[in-house]
Amino acid sequence: MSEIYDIETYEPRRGVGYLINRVKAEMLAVVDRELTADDQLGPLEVSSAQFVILATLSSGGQKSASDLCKGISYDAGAMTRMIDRLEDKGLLQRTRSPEDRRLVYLELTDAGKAAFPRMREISLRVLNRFLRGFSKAEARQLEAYLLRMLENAPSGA
Amino acid sequence: MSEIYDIETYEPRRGVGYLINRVKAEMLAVVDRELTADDQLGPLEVSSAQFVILATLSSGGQKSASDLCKGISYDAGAMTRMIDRLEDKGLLQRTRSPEDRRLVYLELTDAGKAAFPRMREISLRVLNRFLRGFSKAEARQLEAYLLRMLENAPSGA
DNA sequence: TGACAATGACAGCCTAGGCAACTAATGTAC
DNA sequence: GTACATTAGTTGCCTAGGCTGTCATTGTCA
Repeated sequence: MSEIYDIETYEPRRGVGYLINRVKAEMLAVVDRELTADDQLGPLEVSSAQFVILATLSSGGQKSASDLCKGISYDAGAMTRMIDRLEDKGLLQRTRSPEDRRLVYLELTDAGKAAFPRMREISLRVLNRFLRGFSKAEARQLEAYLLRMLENAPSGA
Repeated sequence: MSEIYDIETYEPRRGVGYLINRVKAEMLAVVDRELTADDQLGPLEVSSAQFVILATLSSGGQKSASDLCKGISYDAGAMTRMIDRLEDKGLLQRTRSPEDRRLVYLELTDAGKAAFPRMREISLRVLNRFLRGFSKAEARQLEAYLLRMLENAPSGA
């Protein structure tokens, strides 16, 4: 069975890799703009990267920092600094586990819980805007394609 | 016409935005690993981000730094520093235009031209690996979906 | 129990991108 | 021709992620 791209005709600038790169960059840029322009969230100066962490944290129960890292293939050093920033903004709280003192449990503060729905709404709106013209079936198919690519990654999923 | 994601059921962690993020990160990580592990390219310490610039530069007659930035929605400041790194590695060359002395023309050096085919080969191989199990028709459809999303971006394409 | 491995969080150094301020060169309007 | 605007490139400051090494804590095994 022949490969998708072959060495004679492959143009990096037109391939799936390049396109995914571009779409990701454009989408995050729009989310960042909307977050800073929002009346409620603007003063918090929350970025799209920070929203990803809060979203992962808010879905699912009590989580340690390392659980969060494993779940999204995130670097532990980057996570430490990200938590610092979110803690400074008062959106998130660290708690040392008494059972295993190596673990740091993470929890949204009341301010974090209050701000999250609005962030979720903004990310939803931007996503829908990028999917303008898509039927629901097409969107589901796109999700399925991306999932299959993720499963082809060395880390599995 | 109803939207793709609706406010009641939307879960950021499962949407297209999150998936694109993940796929992009996993793909670039693999390309980076392959680039550093390669016998020919390893010593150059070329990153996937640097490859993107070289690929854009080597395809088509676009030459100046700002042309490059516009073509891929790239920040001008980031571009300056990227060119610095690529020039340090001897893969790329700056030339001031004599007609318009504001412009900086970019060109691959002989070393850059020599290294590029191997980079292209590696990025092709990684891309094919992530598309394992895809038919060619599915891959073309995925490309089409991503292009449509790009066209929905505020910057147009 | 004591040596050693494994784990979780963290700090330092690197590449990297976005934004704002600045400089030099060019274009435009009066 | 001078004043102003625009454009290209650069620089500084910020967030951000990857990698390596370090430290404290926990688990394992002889």
